[in-house]
Amino acid sequence: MFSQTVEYALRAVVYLAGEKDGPASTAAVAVATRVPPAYLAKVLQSLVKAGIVHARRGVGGGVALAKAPTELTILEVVNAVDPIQRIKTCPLDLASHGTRLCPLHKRLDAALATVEAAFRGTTLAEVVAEPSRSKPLCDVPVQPLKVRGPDRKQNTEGVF
Amino acid sequence: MFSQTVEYALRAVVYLAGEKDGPASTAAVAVATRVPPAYLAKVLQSLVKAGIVHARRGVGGGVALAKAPTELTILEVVNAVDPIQRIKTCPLDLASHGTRLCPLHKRLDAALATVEAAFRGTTLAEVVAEPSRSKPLCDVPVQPLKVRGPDRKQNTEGVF
DNA sequence: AGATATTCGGATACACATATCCGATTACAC
DNA sequence: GTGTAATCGGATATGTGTATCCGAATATCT
Repeated sequence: MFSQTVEYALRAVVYLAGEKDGPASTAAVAVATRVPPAYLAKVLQSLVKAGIVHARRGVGGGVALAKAPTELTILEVVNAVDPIQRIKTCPLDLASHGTRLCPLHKRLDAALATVEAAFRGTTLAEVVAEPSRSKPLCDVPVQPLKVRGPDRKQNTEGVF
Repeated sequence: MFSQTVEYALRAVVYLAGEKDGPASTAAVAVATRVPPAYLAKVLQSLVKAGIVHARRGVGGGVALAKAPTELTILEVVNAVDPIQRIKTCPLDLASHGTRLCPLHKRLDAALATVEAAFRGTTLAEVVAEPSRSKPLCDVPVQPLKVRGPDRKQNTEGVF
């Protein structure tokens, strides 16, 4: 239902919301959130373009939230990487009755609307501050995830 | 958000709900719903496997609803072709806190739950009977669909 | 200025959803 | 039985989301 990319983006911003002091490198975020590093870089680029996170290059650089967690909604993050497409016109190519939707698509769009509303009404701050036993990232990296070797490219068979 | 396949499946069952007399051939359904005929056949097969529609081969055969529209919910149709995946465990591989979800995923799953509930609570009969100007299939094939040019890229948005 | 750490952005590979095609199978009509 | 209409099911294309890699650009530190 929600794409993998959305999941990754949300994990990243949740993690960044907890990093108060200075930017975090994408590699650090990747380890903490267990997102494939190379792909996370792409996702973060989308978030940068959307103005949600701010990136700084060079030594000591990294990415950080551009807004306060209290001002950042889940909807903004979702829409930055995989926008929720509301049903505005009839999906059948002939737009015979203008903006009016048939009963079927009216209901589908209503479902989308509830999701959109729920996401719009939830800020990152609420997520990270929620009084719960479980940390927002599902208590992630107690042990630093044993960095796999230099770089095992997975050509299972045959030498290189 | 919802896959193309879901859209096709819903169009098909809505159409079949209006076909009271005898089965309709997949070709007929394809024309009426404007779904690619070859692909619709696959979608219908899924619905057959799920016991939602009944198929009869041979002359005069075709597909028909297996249940009364009053007994068939949108959720059943959706789950037959592209099941709504509720978030039951932490998406991070380490299932450290069993069934308890972190605040983030609790909210995502809550959104899924509302969609699921909305779909479970809507029967096909309600959709086709809705007092509305627009017919459920967005008044489909008054004229037999003037074959658009060479082949238009249809429906630029993946979703509906 | 040079070395280093880091993001940026394009090229590429891979997997899966979407879509098409065709022969096999089944059922009815004659 | 034979012919015909229709689904069934596998093989195959195509497109898009997912994921990887690497060089270029940029900023900091010595």
